[in-house]
Amino acid sequence: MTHQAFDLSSFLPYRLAVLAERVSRRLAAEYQALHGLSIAEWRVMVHLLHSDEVSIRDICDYANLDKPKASRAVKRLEKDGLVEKRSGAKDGRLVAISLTNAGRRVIYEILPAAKAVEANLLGALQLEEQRALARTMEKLHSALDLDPAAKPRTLASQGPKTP
Amino acid sequence: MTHQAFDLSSFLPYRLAVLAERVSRRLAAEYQALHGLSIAEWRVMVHLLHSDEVSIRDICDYANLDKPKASRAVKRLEKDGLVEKRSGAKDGRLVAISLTNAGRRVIYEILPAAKAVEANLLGALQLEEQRALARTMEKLHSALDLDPAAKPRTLASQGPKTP
DNA sequence: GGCCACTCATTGCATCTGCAACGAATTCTA
DNA sequence: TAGAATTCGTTGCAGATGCAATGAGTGGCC
Repeated sequence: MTHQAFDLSSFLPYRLAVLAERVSRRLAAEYQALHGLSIAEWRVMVHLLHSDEVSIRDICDYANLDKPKASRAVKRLEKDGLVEKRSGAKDGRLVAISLTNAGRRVIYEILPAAKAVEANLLGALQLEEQRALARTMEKLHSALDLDPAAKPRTLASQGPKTP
Repeated sequence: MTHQAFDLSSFLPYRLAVLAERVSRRLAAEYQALHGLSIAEWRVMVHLLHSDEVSIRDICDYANLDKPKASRAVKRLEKDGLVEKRSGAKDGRLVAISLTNAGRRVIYEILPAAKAVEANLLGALQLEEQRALARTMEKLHSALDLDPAAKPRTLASQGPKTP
């Protein structure tokens, strides 16, 4: 009997962190095996997949990366020939990043494996549970939005279906 | 219209990672403000709170830390006088780690703030939602348990109420 | 008892991370 | 149109991280 009860294993922030880390590592095994990509690099590639001509800032907003991480991920991807980086056409500060053909090939190669990992997770849930989970995560985000001590949400933290 | 649709913002592993990171940072603000603790140090302290005379291995199992992280966290806590580290009594390989009075004071000081962060999150959910979230997270863990490519679960990844 | 296999904890090392500072480019303002 | 303020991307640097190797200690096996 302890003076003040507190069990890490039932503490929500801890449980979230542990689950997310386990899932992330499982997923990372896929794209590391395929092309030695890091999490940041994977996110950059995915973002490029559906919006061409992207700036570092866009990547930060969309893929929940800080500026140095995004910058370094892009640098490495460029070195490996998976993305192309030109100087911004209109605004000289921005860089215009886009997938090369090789990059497109790589990301299309990884995508099915990534989807399979997600499908395996979702397969453990009923459809209604999947929706409930999405709603619940959104509510937790909303609670943080109201908390001035929490970091503001980036664009990509927002749910997919909120217009 | 993209050739292959894939939206990061609706990808479960990504959404989990983003939410967990945001929650973790919010929580970390508390124990960093209070005593400059890192996540690893905070977890070690919490574990010590309810089980005295603990080895590094115990900490790894319970707090989901790898060995070097646990070892370094303990070293730092010892330097700051928050924990005590004696050589194992019975088994010479083990170390016996326990809270000092100063450590107990610090952790008791942080605990209410940590609970408040969790309460603020849980406050956004109905009670049934809270239970559903716990069940859902457990199911996702179970799915990973069956996946040979996933890292096995540590003790502390297990839910609190499974005997 | 003596050897081997194993566990425990720490340490080295290369890499990654986060933050803040910086230079370049642009926009605002008077 | 200057000059200040802001934004964008990169880089430096101190500290954290993950992995593998090491050394100390224990237990099994004959």
